[in-house]
Amino acid sequence: MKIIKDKSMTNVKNTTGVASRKERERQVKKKDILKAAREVFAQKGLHAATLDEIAEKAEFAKGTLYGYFSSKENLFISVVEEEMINFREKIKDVLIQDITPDQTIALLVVTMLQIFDQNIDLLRLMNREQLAVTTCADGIVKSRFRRHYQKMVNMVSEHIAHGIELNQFHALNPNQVAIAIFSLCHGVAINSFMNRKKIYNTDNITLITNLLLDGIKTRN
Amino acid sequence: MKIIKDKSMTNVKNTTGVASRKERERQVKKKDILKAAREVFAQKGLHAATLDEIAEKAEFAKGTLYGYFSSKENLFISVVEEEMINFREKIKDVLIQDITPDQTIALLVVTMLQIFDQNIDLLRLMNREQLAVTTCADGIVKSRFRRHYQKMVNMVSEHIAHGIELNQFHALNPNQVAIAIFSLCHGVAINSFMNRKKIYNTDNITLITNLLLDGIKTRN
Amino acid sequence: MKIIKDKSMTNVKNTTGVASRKERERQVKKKDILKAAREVFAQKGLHAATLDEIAEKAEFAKGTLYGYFSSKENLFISVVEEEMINFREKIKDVLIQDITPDQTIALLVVTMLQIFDQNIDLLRLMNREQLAVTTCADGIVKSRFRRHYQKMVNMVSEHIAHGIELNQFHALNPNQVAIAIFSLCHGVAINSFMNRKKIYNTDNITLITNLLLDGIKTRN
Amino acid sequence: MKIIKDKSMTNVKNTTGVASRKERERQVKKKDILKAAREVFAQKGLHAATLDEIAEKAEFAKGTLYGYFSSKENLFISVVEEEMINFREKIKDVLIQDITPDQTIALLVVTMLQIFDQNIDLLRLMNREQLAVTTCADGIVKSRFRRHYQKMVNMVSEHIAHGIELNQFHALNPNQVAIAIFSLCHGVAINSFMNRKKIYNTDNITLITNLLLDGIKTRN
DNA sequence: AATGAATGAGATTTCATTCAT
DNA sequence: TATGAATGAAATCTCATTCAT
Repeated sequence: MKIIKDKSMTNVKNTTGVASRKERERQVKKKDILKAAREVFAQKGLHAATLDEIAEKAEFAKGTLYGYFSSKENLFISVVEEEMINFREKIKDVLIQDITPDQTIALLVVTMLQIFDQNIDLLRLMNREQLAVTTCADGIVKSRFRRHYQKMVNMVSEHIAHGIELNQFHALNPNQVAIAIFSLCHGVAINSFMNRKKIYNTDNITLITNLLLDGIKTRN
Repeated sequence: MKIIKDKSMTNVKNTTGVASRKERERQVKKKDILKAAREVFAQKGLHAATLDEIAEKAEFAKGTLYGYFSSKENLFISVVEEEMINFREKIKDVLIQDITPDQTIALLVVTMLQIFDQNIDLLRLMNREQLAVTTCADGIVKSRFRRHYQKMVNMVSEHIAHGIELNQFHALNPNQVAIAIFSLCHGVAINSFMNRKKIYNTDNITLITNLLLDGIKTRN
Repeated sequence: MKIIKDKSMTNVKNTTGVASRKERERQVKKKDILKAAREVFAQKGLHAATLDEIAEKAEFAKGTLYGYFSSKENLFISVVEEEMINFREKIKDVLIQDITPDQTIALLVVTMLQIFDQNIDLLRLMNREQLAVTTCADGIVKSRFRRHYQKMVNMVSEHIAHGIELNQFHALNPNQVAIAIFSLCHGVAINSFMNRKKIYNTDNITLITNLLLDGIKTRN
Repeated sequence: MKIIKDKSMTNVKNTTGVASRKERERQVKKKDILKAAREVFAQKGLHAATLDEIAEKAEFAKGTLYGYFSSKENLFISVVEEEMINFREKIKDVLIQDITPDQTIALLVVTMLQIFDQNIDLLRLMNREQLAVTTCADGIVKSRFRRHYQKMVNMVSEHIAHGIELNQFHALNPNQVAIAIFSLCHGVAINSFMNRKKIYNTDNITLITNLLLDGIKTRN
């Protein structure tokens, strides 16, 4: 595997500590490529996507991509990892807020639907490639992705546990509950997308929140 | 696209209305190919799977597959459709039983986890290729798959609606609730699979059922 | 690395023990490809040769070559190894004859020049790729080629040693003398080839033989 | 083919006839590039070598090479020609000495083995690319290289002829004898190299010298 | 003069599909 | 019907060369 020197690690920064113009331009171009790649991978999946299409969308020659990413698979991994990190950051922003556990849940649902709404590629990538990554890539990559996912689940899981401690939530397995939250948001989002409806709408939010908090069964 | 004559529709049946030996043999072979294809598609996805591998697994020569399916894509579609029909049949079996609405929900959850446990390929196909089908294939195919899925959701949806009428369920959108049930089972199953744990286990069943019926919030 | 099943190892032979017609045809085609490859590799070398050119010369589609050889490098190795084996066989034929040591030397020289004359590709391959093979290919291949070469040298070396025992040859290092014989024939052949002269001619034979046996220095 | 102006031919020399500092620096850099190129070409051959590797080894950017050589092929030719000229110079130094013909032969052998020992790249280049040059390059280049080689052979050849006149050497074809000397030294050197032994050692020198002068056959 | 990012032609390799047997 | 060799289009990737800075 060819090694792409990460130019930002070398002395391209000038004495003021600010990245040089060249370096900034390089980063912009890298972002452009990642953006194009994300769109194509989201639509076609890892294997059906072609570098031709990505290159055309990024408005670069095919060979140029190899100056930024050492292989198609590497580009793919970069795309997915970037998405996961962004996703996690946004989830984290919710969790650090000082609100009650059930407010947290409600805010989580809102946020996730918002993210999927604004970044439909993420929704599609998560749906299509969740297993692709863990299947095709080498062991190191595999475990890296698992760790990303696990961390995200853990963050939510801790809040659930906290809610249980406060006796505000039932004593369910916190980890499983966290997974349930992700699954619900993801499933509902996919469904809206496939029916060409807006993902981020009051109905979706209300439904998931109510269902999660109170279940479907009435009590007398 | 080459048209494969479906021999069962032509005069291969003898006058007694029973399929001829040849025709029965043909159906057996077709099943074998579909089985091999399902395994490979589930593991590799539509594009990464090769006819070579499928043919080898089916113990036929590659060219032979074309006597049964007009193209790789067609074979893929057949696989997915067969899976969806089987899935729907099993869901239907649950729904025709004469039990209370919340018993129905509980049984649905049990059944889905059981299906995924026994047919891990289905889980993987649904996860990886849900959108692949709707993306790559032509419009007619696309809508056919949507109809399958919609029917399945509708079947469950009706039962939810019935429960609401009986005032046993909250007045949530029945269609959305149905989707939520599928999403929860699917999400939890995927998670167990990725952690190399058994999908069909008491913990999973209890959790999903409790969460669905009662939500996570305690009441005083 | 894809494995090419060697069909001659399977049960394609009929009951009479004779290779089936298909198998024979396959071998003929394989020979055709090897022949085309030899010519192109000899002229261009491993890297400058292209599969396009080889395929065209062999009158097959490019992809077809991969049904016979798993890669360009593998094809190259097959070519070189085949040549080395043929070369060794012919040398062996000389050495098993019951003649005096210096007659053996003379016959060796004649034979080598004849071989190079009839198979100019061999001459060129040995010249260009002697190191290429030992450099680029993996360890196993490397040592296999070394063994071929060493065996050839050893065979001649033994005869030199025998001549020394009989006091017909000076007590020089037999192994080195063998190498000297090869070098002389090869060098002279290369030179004739580059000057567009015939390799196998009386002058070349006489010169090498006389020089080898008697040296260049006169005695009084 | 782009023409690289050879600055030393233009008015960059100052009025004193001494090359300017700039010009001297330029020549130093050119040498550095040639050195790096020689190493890489020797190891990989013309086609497998990359400008990237050469540039890195020379510690210049890839594009900079084009300020000194108009193309990869041109750089290669410069490398080989430089080597041939150096080689010829050293051979010439031997031949101008006032010693007996057989002393000359002995010294030639010593010198050649020494050269190969000190410049393993030359040995490898001669072995791998002897024909490459005459094959790939245009006619003019081809004949230039032939002329180099022929001159070298001729120089030695004349001395052999002189030895024959003096009745110190057998009346063999002097030209062919010269070729034989080169071949023997080259062949033995290659063999030592491939066996990871030192090229310049007493055994090699003694063997070649003895064999060349006296042949392998004993006399009574 | 020096740089190295960008280019795009061209290389190897894969694989769905065809077709003669 | 079954076969699997042959095909060739299309994919990934490399790298000599150019060119704006």
